[in-house]
Amino acid sequence: MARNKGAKGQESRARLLAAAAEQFAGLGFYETKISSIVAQAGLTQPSFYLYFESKEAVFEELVGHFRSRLRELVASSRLESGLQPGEVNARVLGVLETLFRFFTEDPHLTRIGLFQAPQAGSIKAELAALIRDNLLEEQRSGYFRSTLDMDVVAQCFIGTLERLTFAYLSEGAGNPEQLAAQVVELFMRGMLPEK
Amino acid sequence: MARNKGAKGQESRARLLAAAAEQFAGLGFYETKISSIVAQAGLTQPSFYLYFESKEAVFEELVGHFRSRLRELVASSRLESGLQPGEVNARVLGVLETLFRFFTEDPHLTRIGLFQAPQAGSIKAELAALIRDNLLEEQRSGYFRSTLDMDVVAQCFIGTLERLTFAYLSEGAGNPEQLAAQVVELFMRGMLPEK
Amino acid sequence: MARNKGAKGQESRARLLAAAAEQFAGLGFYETKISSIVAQAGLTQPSFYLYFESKEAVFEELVGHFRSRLRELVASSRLESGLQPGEVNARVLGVLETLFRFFTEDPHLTRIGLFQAPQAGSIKAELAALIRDNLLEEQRSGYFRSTLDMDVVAQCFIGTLERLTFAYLSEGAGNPEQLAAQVVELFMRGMLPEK
Amino acid sequence: MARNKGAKGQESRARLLAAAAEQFAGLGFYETKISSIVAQAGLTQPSFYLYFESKEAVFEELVGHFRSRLRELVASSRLESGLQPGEVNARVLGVLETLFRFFTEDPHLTRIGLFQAPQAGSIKAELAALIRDNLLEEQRSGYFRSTLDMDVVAQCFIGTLERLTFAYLSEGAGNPEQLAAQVVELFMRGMLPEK
DNA sequence: CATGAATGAGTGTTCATTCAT
DNA sequence: GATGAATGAACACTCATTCAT
Repeated sequence: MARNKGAKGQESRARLLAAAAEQFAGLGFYETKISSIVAQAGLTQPSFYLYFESKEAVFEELVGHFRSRLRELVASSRLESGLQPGEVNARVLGVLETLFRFFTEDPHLTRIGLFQAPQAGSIKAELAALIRDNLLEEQRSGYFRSTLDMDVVAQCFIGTLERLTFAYLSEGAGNPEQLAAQVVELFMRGMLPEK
Repeated sequence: MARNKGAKGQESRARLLAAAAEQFAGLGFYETKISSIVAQAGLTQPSFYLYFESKEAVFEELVGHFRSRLRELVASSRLESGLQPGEVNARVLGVLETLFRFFTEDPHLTRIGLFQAPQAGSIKAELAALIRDNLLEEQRSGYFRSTLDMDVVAQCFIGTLERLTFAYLSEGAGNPEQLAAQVVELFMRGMLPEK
Repeated sequence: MARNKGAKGQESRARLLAAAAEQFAGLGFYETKISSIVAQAGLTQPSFYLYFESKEAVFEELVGHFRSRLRELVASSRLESGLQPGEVNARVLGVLETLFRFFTEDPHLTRIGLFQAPQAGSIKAELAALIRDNLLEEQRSGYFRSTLDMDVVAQCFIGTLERLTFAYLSEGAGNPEQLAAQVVELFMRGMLPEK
Repeated sequence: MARNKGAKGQESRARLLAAAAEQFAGLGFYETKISSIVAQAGLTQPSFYLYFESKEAVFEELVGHFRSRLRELVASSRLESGLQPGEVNARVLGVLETLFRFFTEDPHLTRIGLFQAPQAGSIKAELAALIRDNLLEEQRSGYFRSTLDMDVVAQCFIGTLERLTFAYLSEGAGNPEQLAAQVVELFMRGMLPEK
C-alpha cells in the first residue's frame, strides 16, 4: 500500500497527488473531498486507497515534502565561515532570494505548508530557529549588531517572507529578487553594526 | 434571531460565544462541534440555534468582531499631522504597541481572525492597506526615506506583528512594549531618512 | 386546558384558531409551524399550549368543525317525503347550491377538511353515504331511474362538487348558484326516468 | 447522480423507487422516512443518496413519472376527426376506461400524483384542460349539446374519475369497464344533443 | 490497475413542547 | 394571561472508507 511500481501506477499516483495539492491549497483540508480529488485525477474513489492510506495520509505526505525540502534548503545555505564583512549584505540577500524562490516554485505546497497545515506553526518555528542559528553565528562573528535579539529578528524575517510571498508572489506580482532587495534595504541598516 | 433581550438570555449567548471562540481558535472551524460548544456553555444543542443561525454564523460573528475592532483601532491611530521629526519613532512605537496589545488582549479572537478565518488573507490585506496609507502620509511629509515602497513595508510590518504575536505573546512570553521596541529598533534605521 | 373563559382568552384562542386554519389550508399540516401560527396571532409559543393540547389537537379541532357542520347540513337537507315529481330538479339544485355555498363560505376549513386531513377520505365517504341515502329514497319513490347505482352516482356528485369548488369557487370565479345549475343540467337527464 | 449504470445498481434504484412510492402513497411525504424506505429496499441510508439527490427529489421523480405518463395517455387518446355520431358514446367510454385503467394500474403513483403531491391541483387542472379541449372539438363538430360549458364538464369528469377511482378501484372493488359504463350512462344523456 | 456498489459513523439543524417566572 | 428560555427527540444528509469483482 506504500509504493506501487508500474509506470501507469506511478502516473496515477502523481496525478492524485497533484490534484490533492491543488485542492488542499485552494480549499483547505476539510473542504477538499476525496471525491473531488479523484474526479480531477480521472480516477475513482477506491483507486485513491490503492496509493494512499487515508485522506490524512496524502495531506501529511504533502506537508512532509514541503517541510523536508525547506529543511534541506536552509541547511544548504548555512554560512560558510570566513565571510568578508562586505559580503554580509549579499549573503542575506541570497538567502532571502532563495527562500522567496522556493516559496514561489510550488505555490500549492507552500500554501499548504505555511497556512493549511496544523503544523504550520511548528514549521515556521523550525524555520525561524534555523535562521536564528545562522544569524547568531554571524552575530558572534561581529557581522551584526550585538544588541539584537536574533530570535526576534528571525521571526521578523519569517513573517516578512510569508506575508510578501502571499501578497505578491502568489498573486503573480513582483519577483523574488526585487522583493528580496527591498527587504534587505529595509532590514540591513538596522542590523549592521554602527560604523 | 440575534436579539434576545432578557439578562439570562444575554448571559447564555455570551457563554456560547466565548466557548465558540475558544474552540474555534484551538481546533479550527471543522473540528469544533456544536455539541462541544454547547456542552462547554452548559446548554443543549437547540439552545444554540436560539442565539445563532448556524455554525457558520457564529464563526462569522467572531470574525466580524475581530475585523471591525481592528478597523476602529487602526482608524483611531491615524497620524495627526503636524508631527515633529523627533516624534516619528515614538509614533511608530505607539502604533506597534497598540496592535500588539490588541492582538494579545483577546487571543482566541486574534487566532480566529488571523489564522482560522478563510478571510484571514483579506483581513491582513486590509490592515496592510491601512498601515500603508499611514506610512505614505508620513513619507510625503518627509519623515521616511522616499525610496521605500510603503506597500512592501506595510506587509513587512504585518508579517512581523503576526509572527511575533504568535511566537511570543500567545505563548505568554515577552510583552507588547518590549517587542514593539525591538521591532522599532530593527526597522527604523532602514526607514528614517539619511541624515 | 380545554376552555379558557375570560374575554381576552377567548379572543386569543380565536385568533390562534383562525391563524391555524389559514396556514393549515395553505401549507398543509407539516409545513405549518406552531411558531408561525403564534406569530400570526400575535402571541408566543407557550400561549398556544394554554388553549390547545398540541398541534394535532388544533388540526383535529378544525377538521372536527368541518365534519360536524357538514353532517348537520346534509342531515337538515333530508328530503321531506311527499315530493312532487316536478320538484325533483329544484330539490337537487337546492342541495347542490347549499353544498357549494357551504364549501365556499369557509374556504380554509373546506380545504383542510377535503384535502389536508388524513380523514379526508372518510369524510367524503360519509358525505357520499348520506347523499346516496337521500338519492335511494328518491329512487324508491320513483323519482330516479331504477337502473342507476346510487352509490356510484353519489360519488360522482362528491367528485364533481369537490372539483368545481376548487377549480372555480376557491379561485373566486363563478358562483354557487350558477355552478349548481350547470351540474343539474348535466346530470339530470341521465337521472330522471325516461318519459 | 441519477445515472448509475450497472445492473445491480439499477436494481437497487428500482427497489428504492418502489419502496418510496409505496410509503409516500400510504403515509404521505412527511411521515415517510428515508430510514424506512431504505430498510424496505434492503439498503442503508447512504445508498439512497447514491441514487437520489434528496427526499424531495425521489418524490418529484415519482410525481414527474405520473404526470408525464398521464400526459402521453391523454395526448394519444385525442379524437380522430371524422367520427360518426353513433360512435361518440363508445369514444367517451373508451377514454374513461383508459383513464380508470391507468389510475388502477399503479395505485401508489396515482395516489401520490392525485393526492399527496402539492402539485396535485395543477396536475388535475392540466388534465381537465386536455379533456376540455377534446370535448370542445367534439362539441364544435356537433356531437355535444352546444349549451354545455365544456370547462365545467371536464372538471366534472375529473372529479368523478378521481372519486370513483379511490372509492372503488383502490379498494379492489368494481372494475374499470363497469365503472366507465355507469359514468357514461349517467353523463351522456345530458351531453348528447336533443334529438 | 481499476471500478460499481455499498456502508459506519457522525453532524448540523428543526420543531413541538415545557419550565419557571 | 402571557413570556423568555430551554430541551428531547428525531431526521436528512455527508463523507471517508471498503467489498467484491
